[in-house]
Amino acid sequence: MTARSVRVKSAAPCCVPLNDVRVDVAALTLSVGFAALSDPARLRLFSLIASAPPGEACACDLIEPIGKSQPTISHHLKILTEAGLVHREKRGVWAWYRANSEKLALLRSALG
Amino acid sequence: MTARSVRVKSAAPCCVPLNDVRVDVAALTLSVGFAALSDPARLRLFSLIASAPPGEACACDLIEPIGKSQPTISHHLKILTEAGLVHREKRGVWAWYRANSEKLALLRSALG
DNA sequence: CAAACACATCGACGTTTGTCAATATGTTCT
DNA sequence: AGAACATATTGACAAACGTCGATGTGTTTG
Repeated sequence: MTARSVRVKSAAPCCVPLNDVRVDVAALTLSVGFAALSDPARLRLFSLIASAPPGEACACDLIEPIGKSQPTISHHLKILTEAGLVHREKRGVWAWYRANSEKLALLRSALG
Repeated sequence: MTARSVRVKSAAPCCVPLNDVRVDVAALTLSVGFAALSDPARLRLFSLIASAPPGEACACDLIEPIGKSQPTISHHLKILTEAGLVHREKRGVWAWYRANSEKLALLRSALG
């Protein structure tokens, strides 16, 4: 006998079933966002970008503070970008990254 | 020549060096929290626990809505617990889980 | 055009992760 | 004590991940 069946006598479903397809989709979307922040290097990359004085940061300035190889940084920036946490803009030879505050707010609202 | 050296002429370090040990520790701590939420099943587990009517949820009621095996659910609950997102209390045969709002607030504040 | 440069992609690697069946641990009830 | 039960742990395995060296792509400079 489960604890739920102890607390609630009726076994009838209440309102909307929770393991809905939409619930799975929502969970998957959010999980991708959190996964993007689940690596220390990416977290620091995002922090550097979000707190960069002009509101954006050049990829070339993110390699040295993280202390990993250029392909690795590029890989992490791609994950942040595909998760929607960051926006990429190529200007000349340089790639400029800017934090996406809408996505950030979405994740924050999921935490409370 | 990097974009930073274009914008900022001086190469002198400003204030506190960013790749400090403390920064690494902080990033690591936060990343563990986000990693705990980076799996759809764990995200739904946490949602079920946080929104459970009496403020806590029995593990026995979390298996069926997620649709994974009992060892898998137990494994995910352990990860959530070790990340500090959830508190576990064994009462009799049952394990009761409760959301840790302090940890939640900490992660939320890191997002903005 | 050729060299230098910033960045992305590829291929390979060791490590970590999510999952389950089987089993162990500890509790409640008869 | 023994059966039934909820949960945790173990062991195994495939898939995903983080990392780097080598290489490709596109831009600027001489």
